[in-house]
Amino acid sequence: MATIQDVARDAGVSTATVSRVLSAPERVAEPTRARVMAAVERLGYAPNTAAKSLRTLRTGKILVTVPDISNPFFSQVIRGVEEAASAAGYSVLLGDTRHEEEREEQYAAMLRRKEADGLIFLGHRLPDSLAELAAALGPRAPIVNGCEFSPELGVPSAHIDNERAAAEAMEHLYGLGHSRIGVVTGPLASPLSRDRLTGVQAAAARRGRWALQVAQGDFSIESGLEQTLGLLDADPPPTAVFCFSDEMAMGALEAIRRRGLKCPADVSLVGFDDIRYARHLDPPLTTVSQPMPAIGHEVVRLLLDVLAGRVDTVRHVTLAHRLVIRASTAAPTRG
Amino acid sequence: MATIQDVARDAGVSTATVSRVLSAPERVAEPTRARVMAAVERLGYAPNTAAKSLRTLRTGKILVTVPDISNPFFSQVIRGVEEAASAAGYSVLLGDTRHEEEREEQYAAMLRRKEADGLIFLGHRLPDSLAELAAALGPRAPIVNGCEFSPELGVPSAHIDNERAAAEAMEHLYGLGHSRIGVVTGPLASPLSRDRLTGVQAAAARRGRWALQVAQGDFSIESGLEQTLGLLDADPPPTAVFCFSDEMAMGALEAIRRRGLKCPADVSLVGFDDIRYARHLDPPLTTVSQPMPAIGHEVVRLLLDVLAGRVDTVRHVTLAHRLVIRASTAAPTRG
DNA sequence: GCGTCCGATGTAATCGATTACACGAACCTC
DNA sequence: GAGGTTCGTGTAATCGATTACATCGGACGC
Repeated sequence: MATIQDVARDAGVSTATVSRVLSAPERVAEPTRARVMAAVERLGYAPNTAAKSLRTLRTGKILVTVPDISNPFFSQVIRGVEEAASAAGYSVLLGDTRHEEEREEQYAAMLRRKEADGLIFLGHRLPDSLAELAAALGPRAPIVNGCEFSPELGVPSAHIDNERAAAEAMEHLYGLGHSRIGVVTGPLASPLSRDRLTGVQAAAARRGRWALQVAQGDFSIESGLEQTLGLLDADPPPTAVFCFSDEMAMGALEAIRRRGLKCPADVSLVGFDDIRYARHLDPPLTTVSQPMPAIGHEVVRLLLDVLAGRVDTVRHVTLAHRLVIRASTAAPTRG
Repeated sequence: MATIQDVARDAGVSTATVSRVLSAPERVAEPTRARVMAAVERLGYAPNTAAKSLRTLRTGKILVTVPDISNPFFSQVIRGVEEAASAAGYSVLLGDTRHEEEREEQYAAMLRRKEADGLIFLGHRLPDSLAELAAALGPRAPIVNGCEFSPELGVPSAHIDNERAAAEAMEHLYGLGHSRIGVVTGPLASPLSRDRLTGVQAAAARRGRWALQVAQGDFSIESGLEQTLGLLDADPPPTAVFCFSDEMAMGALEAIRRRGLKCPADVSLVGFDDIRYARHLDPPLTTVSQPMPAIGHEVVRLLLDVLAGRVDTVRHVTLAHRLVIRASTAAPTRG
């Protein structure tokens, strides 16, 4: 690999000039610049990142942590992150925390060690050591949250209005004439689940003549299956089920089939996220569509603003969701 | 952030000693070592990565490129990669190439610039510049391929035996009594698709009394839908369809429903990959199960062996696949 | 008691860039 | 034409680690 010294020698200038040609070309006279560029081309020179970042304290890397990269919801957000980051000249360091606090701390340490310029975390938990950092630096902490809204963390975030989205899903069901509605939430440790539950309860308070049946899942297909089986075994059973993720809704579909019921004839079903499979299920799933790529883009933008010092407050960006009505919801059959 | 100088001062030793305590503790006398460690703790010292990698020419990073991170097959492989890499003390730089050659080259440049110690690429295309590198360095090029087997690339790889796996899927269908079988391949530019097709044709040659109907898809749900519609419209239509990915099989399921047919009563269906949804479809999908996490682990191991100089040949590792028979396949109904 | 060797530690060069500061030339201005 | 700018470029310090080589003191052999 050619170094800046090689280029300088080849072009007959000092290393300072080479450096300037590359980072502040307007400060170099045209003929010199041309000579340097020619040398750069000839030698195939590219600046050594380690040296650069040692000197400048910038790495050009963004660390992104996610509880489970194989979850299609997260992997679509990540895709948006990668896209926006690479467009801005940053590269993405991926951390899969597997929902384990220990691994979250490991990645937090990478940020503290300055192995990345900033951290984007998808999920609800901010490691203690970073919470301190965020408290100390305020709006200038290079930490951004995606998908959740937890103002008490004190870090910027991009997410949808989970409360309203959940309320809309419920309104849709009430509007169709459902009154006995079962809900499968995510873990209530996550604000996102709590927000959605708040929205559900608000809608129920306005419209529901019947108590809600609420079960807690963990966003997995299996938990959707299990919790929905429980809901369907109630007497009387719900005529509609609202799951806080599409994966759980897939499990719910299976539960409905197992009980010998039909969706939507016997039980209507609403999911959340609109992952790529939602529209291809049988029946196609009514669900709350989240703009995953846009969330990814937005968290990157928030982070870049912090890194560029363009901020003085902690910003929370709410992106638009959309209730997508497909064939899994219908009016309840009177019986 | 504390530097090695701070630690040295605090412990009353030279920086050389601090460095040795951290990387070759046996060369330092016990009392000194203890004093240094105490200082390290007290100051919360962690070596600066940039400085370290500038000096040692190692980054501790593995670059992983993937055509589409939001594809659950790849995201599960990535998960395995991340797991194995972080267990070995490496971190993962993620590159989503979106099937675009230009982006592949961009990431290739990162490797050439030594921003990562090695590259793992999932997919079939090795950028030209890296092909040169691989040719020049032979088995010591820090480049590994996952999922595909292309000996002509000259880089190590981990994958299943696609040809045999596909043949087994066909044997399963022939064994059930099917003779008119439709196949939806992936893009034939990828060796993986060609290998599977070879297996399919070999099985057909042994067992098929009827010509195969082969359609080419692109692994997407939509292409599975479209190509299967085409196959079903043939006269006579196939009684079974084999798709080279589970996502295409999801599309195929939809095609079968659209034509008013039942799976498996009218048409049996076999997929490939065994992504997390395969078992939860209606009907649960018979498919060739690939060990995605194991592929991820294995490519990392191959790369680490190269990085450690523990190799003198280009190794190709074949991992075990498994035909998982579920309810989407059954004997054809005579008539 | 002297020379040798070894283990523990320190000194300082080095990796490859960036950038504050210095310098000289050319060009104005009055 | 003396003094002041501006412009283009070079000199050299610096970032924070690693490591070859030097040094020193003590143990050991004869």
